[in-house]
Amino acid sequence: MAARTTDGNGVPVPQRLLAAATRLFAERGYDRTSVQEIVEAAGVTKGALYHYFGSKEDLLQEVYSRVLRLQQERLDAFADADAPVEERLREAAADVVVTTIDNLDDASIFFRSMHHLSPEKNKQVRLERRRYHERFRALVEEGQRTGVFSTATSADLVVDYHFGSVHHLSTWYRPDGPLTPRELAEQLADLLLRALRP
Amino acid sequence: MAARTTDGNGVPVPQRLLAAATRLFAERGYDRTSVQEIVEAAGVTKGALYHYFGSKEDLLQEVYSRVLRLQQERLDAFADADAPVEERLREAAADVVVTTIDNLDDASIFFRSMHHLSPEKNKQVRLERRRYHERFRALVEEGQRTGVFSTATSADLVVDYHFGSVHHLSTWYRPDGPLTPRELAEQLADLLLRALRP
Amino acid sequence: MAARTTDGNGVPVPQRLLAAATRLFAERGYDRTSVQEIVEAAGVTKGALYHYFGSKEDLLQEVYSRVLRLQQERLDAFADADAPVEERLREAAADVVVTTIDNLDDASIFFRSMHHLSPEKNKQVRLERRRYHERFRALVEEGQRTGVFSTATSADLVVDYHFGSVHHLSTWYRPDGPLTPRELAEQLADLLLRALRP
Amino acid sequence: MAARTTDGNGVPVPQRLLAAATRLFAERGYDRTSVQEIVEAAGVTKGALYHYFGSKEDLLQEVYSRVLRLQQERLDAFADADAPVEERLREAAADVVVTTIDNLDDASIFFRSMHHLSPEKNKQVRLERRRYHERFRALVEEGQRTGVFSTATSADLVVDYHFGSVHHLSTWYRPDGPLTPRELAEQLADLLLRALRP
DNA sequence: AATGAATGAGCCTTCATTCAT
DNA sequence: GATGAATGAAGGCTCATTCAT
Repeated sequence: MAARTTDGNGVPVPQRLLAAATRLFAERGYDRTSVQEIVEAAGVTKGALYHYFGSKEDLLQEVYSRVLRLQQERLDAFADADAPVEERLREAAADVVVTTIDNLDDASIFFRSMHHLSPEKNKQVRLERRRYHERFRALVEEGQRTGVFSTATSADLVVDYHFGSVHHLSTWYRPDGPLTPRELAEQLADLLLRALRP
Repeated sequence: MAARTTDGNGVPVPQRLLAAATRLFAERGYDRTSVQEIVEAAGVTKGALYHYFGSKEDLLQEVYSRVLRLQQERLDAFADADAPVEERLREAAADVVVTTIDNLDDASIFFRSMHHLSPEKNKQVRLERRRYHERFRALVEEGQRTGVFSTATSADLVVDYHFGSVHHLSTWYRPDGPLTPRELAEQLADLLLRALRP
Repeated sequence: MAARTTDGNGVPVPQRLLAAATRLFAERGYDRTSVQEIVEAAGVTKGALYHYFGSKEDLLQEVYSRVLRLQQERLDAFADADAPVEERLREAAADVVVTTIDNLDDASIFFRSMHHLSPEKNKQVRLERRRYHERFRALVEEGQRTGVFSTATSADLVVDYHFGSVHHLSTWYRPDGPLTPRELAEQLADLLLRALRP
Repeated sequence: MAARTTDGNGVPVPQRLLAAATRLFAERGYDRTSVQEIVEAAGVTKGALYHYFGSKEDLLQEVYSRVLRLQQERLDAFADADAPVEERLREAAADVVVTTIDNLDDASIFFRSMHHLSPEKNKQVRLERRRYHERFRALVEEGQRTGVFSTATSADLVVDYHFGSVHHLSTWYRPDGPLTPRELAEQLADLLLRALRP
């Protein structure tokens, strides 16, 4: 609205800051990114940053909130769909891979910089993550209860196993690899489903 | 031997420094650990640290080298054993879980701080990791070739899937969980083997 | 203008820093002067120094640039004057002595600390010095061409001879000597002119 | 004598240290040369250095003493020769140029690092320099007294003028210049003598 | 809404010197 | 004669944050 909060291309200052911070945090890590670099990349001054964000840490938390919100929404949609549980799980398991690849910056920040948050903020983020984990686990349990999935391994462990791999994508995924993100996602979902065969 | 290189409990200075650094890096991250804190924890002065290590970064690399060496040795032993391939893979897959839990500090440093290494050192570490990955992959491929494992998923992907989970153990493993490290390891190895069933 | 950039006596912070650095560099040498000492002498904090100067070395270069600019301006004025060449050379040769004595600090920094500059900056300073040397040499050559000065010695050598002495003034000049700066300057200019007699 | 004080090429340890220090001090300055670098260049260890020299500063003073001794001896020889005073002065003035060029390292150390000496050592070095200056001045005065040289400029000033140039040789002398050291020396001596013409 | 000068604490590293062996 | 591990003080520099404007 206010003329001064956007630049030529019309993106509001807070978004510009968030985008710059995301890219830089992923590129060189939270501690190695200076506030000065962020404001320069966003084309504003320090005063502006501290006008919109209380601290550098707040910026990090915003990055987290954004990605968590996105993933939770998508998971809820897949889980609530009207389809057999094995299909719903497969779709959800594949989707988290695709969206992780689409937001690889956020993902790498997430798992490398979470310990930089203050205890209380850390706690809040963990809570949100927990909710996400629970929803996914519920799907596995549903399948186990209905006999579609093996009960050899606890649902908790299965979920941690799958997410561990997904979270590590930022380490080993290569855009120039032989598979498209969607193909890769389907293969990983397939691995999960095969492991769950009774 | 030399009196000055050890303290009361007889541990040489370099080892003391390495142990202190490992603990602190895992506890609060590489960038958040000051050289001052390390030397205080080790009970020496800064000069002593720089007498043995060229830089703070060298200390980090030493931590990596040590854990990589250990894991490579163990993997080689399991892979070269005289047993059916599915047993060898199961043992290897379980063992890496147990040793990762035994050295959870090293593991969390590994995947959170590797990007702090200079390009040159990073490259060397990646090379050593690659060698480890290859050895493991060779096991999977052997099983696929001999028809014991499914070929639905490429061996590369299977290995990344398993190690992604293992490397993330430091995020989700809880010593007070319901399973002992060995039990947990067997369950994860089982998940892998089940996914590989033809 | 801004209240914070000056102190009680109204001198802006950058100037205060430059003045303090000049005095200290001359007093104890570049390497023996700590940034801490400079900011204390200027009555500011380290952060302020690094707000205005990129490094301690930049401070040194500023000192050089300032004195070089001053001397070049004066030389140009004398050389362009409307008078016989022997008078113009005499005036220029004497003036550089007087201004060197007036800025003895800068002079001693100049010839003792120039090798502390990075190659890049060193090159730039040498370039500026070269320009100064050339202008002076042109005067000598003009006199040689018109038969006023002897051609027994190359103009280049004559200039180096004179400036060598001038640059060393900080080593042997004593304010309590028998001659005033102006008298000393005239005697040295006279030595030069006498050496140039045909 | 002792077997251990020399290495393969038979140069005693103290000399090796002195040679290494001279080269390094000239190359990068006194403060920027570490004791570690000196002992490495000399092929010995720190303990050895501190066995022969009390401190890093002692090493610097030794460099000074050596060059001063050499120049004083040569000046005395030229001044005491049996020849007209203008010839003796010309020879001495030229010789100091040649020996300065031959020992450019020592010369540049001398005038860039003298202020690094402690007050008492500094005083001693200045005293030796003073003796050298006096001997040279006596030659000029002798010529002035006997009417061979002009008395327009005091002998003191003439000597400072000449030595200023000579000491600055390390700044502007280039081995690949158009003149050999001897030719350059003769030209500079000529400049001095021409300036002294009655 | 935004600026940018200034702070002050902290960081990694260097180094001359000592001393038990 | 000579070693080299260890000290302890200092050095240059960075940076998140504040605040008068």
